[in-house]
Amino acid sequence: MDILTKIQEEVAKSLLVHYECDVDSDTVLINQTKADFEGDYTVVLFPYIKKVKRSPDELGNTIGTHLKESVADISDFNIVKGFLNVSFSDQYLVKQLDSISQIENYGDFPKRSEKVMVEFSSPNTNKPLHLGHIRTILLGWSMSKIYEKAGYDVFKTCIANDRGIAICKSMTSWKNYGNGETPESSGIKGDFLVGKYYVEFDKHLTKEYQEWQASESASNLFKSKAKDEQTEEAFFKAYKNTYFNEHSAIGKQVKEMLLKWEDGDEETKALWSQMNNWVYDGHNATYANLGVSFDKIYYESETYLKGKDVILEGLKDNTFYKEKDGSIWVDLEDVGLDKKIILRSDGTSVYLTQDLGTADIRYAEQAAEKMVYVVGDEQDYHFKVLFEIMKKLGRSYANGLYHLSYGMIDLPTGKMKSREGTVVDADDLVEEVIEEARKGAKERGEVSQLDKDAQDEIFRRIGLGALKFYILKVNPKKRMMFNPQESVDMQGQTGPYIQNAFVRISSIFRKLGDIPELDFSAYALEPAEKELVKSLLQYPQVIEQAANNYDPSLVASFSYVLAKQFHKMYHDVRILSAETEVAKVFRLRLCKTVGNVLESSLNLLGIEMPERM
RNA sequence: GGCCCCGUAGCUCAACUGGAUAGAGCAGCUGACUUCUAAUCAGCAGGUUUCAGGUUCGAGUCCUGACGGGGUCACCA
Repeated sequence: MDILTKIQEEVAKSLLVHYECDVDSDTVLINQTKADFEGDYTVVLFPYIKKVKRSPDELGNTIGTHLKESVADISDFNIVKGFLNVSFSDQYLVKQLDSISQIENYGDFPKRSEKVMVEFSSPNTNKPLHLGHIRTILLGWSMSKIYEKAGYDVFKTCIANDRGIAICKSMTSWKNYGNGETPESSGIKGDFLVGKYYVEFDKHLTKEYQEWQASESASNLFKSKAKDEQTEEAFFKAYKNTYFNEHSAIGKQVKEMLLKWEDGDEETKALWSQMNNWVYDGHNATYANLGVSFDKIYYESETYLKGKDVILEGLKDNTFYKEKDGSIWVDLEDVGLDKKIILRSDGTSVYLTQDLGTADIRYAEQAAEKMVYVVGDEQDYHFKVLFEIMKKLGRSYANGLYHLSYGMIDLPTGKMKSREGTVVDADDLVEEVIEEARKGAKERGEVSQLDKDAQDEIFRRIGLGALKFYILKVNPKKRMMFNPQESVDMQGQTGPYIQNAFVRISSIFRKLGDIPELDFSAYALEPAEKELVKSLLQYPQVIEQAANNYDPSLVASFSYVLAKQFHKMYHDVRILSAETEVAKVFRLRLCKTVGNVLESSLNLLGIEMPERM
């Protein structure tokens, strides 16, 4: 049994024996002792003071004495204002280190039967991936790693939003102005090429729209439809969508393209598939650069029709209802939401329709009890609605659905807007952080003897380590500020700071080789060593918490604290030239374990360790 | 306007889910490399946790209200 549970039980027992006060041992609150106080763990006594009508000191003494007698590994206790601090003996901590240092993959949980599906990235197929995608990709990847470590069977997935009006804009634009340009002919990466024509489309549309605004019919429209005090500019800005749908010539081309696609027109399908493949090649290169992959990619074009079957099913049992115009709706007012359309009057799918169908397909294929959607918080309402519908339909997996909602990324210059050209491309960013790592390493000169490939691999790991840690250290739910300069920082609370701790450890073992055999069970710990051992013991808890709270930032904080404590110890004590042989052997074993746990915990964030830097 | 989220040091973030004197990093100022890698360590300075009430032995954390920021309210995805 783990020692904290043991303490809880003994506290409860002590209260019962000495004061006839019956307390559930699970409710006994134990925290880590604050750094300024003596002790390792703290029992909070306040809840019992009133019940037993004793002073905090008397109560603390009784329980403390009981703990010291009944738990062999507790060496001492003290009481400060209602807090009972207990200390572990050195022998206990040394023994614990000895045992975890011998576990092959320390932190691994026993295999569970449950399967978890994690969906992330899920881009549109009409442009390159950008900084916003990087957050979902890193979060999704990290959650997958954390679940695996926690013993779950994990299935990583992505849904490619490969159909609809957006890709048709790129297609129309390419057909009109592209002159047959391809990634091969132009040397432009596929996703950027398709993105280029998407932007090109918007330029032409804007130009056409501006010319139209000068026409008589447009000014008549403004006079008759504009609200009081609305400026011409504001009015036409709001009207752009309607213009696209009702007046635009190239808008008409796009809509015809979409209809042809839906009719299965061969030429259109061929173009569609060609341009999508360009994008997939581009996206796959970006995923590979980031070191992530998926078990299966679902394509919206293949699943969107399936949603209609679900609609029919719900219509039959009156979960949904039909309006006079033929559109189909769901009423969620009983759970505090609104009425929501789920199938258009012309019988075609909306966004929700697809997600209903996709969820069913995926459950039928994978039977995952948990399904985590890593999607931005602007879609909070959408997912509330989706999950409620699944419950109403009586889906067995409905309660396992979870929206891991993450906040938007802001830049120091404001919000990212593709139209205003303030988007940060994922590829550019990755290249930049690696370049920054290269510069830093060149100055230090530690890796200059290595061959070029080995050096490049180190720069890649350091650069990506900086970027990934910078993003994952923030609680996912929070909106975050992305400062390009800070994202490539390599000092302080950063990925490279943690990698550096690992590199120092690797360096020791390059010089030494294997750890000599020696019994260190009676070793007396230095303060810095004690802190490290206590942190190491927490690792499994951190994994469990990160999994339960959907929060990789907990792992990031843990890694940082562990690295910080290691750097402190490295500074305070000598390792290879320790005072005694016992101290040396103990410290080596400690370093080895710290190195393993640092590597393992950064792996949960998708960060790799360099051997040198 | 309705609903949802957020507000902590100059800046970027923590705070074990209601516990002790709110902690880190960056930026600023000091100091430490002939030593296992200084991408490091030690120190100084920086706070009325947006504001006003309330609940509690105890509130950054829970409740009410105000102020400020963001999101969302499409037969777009």
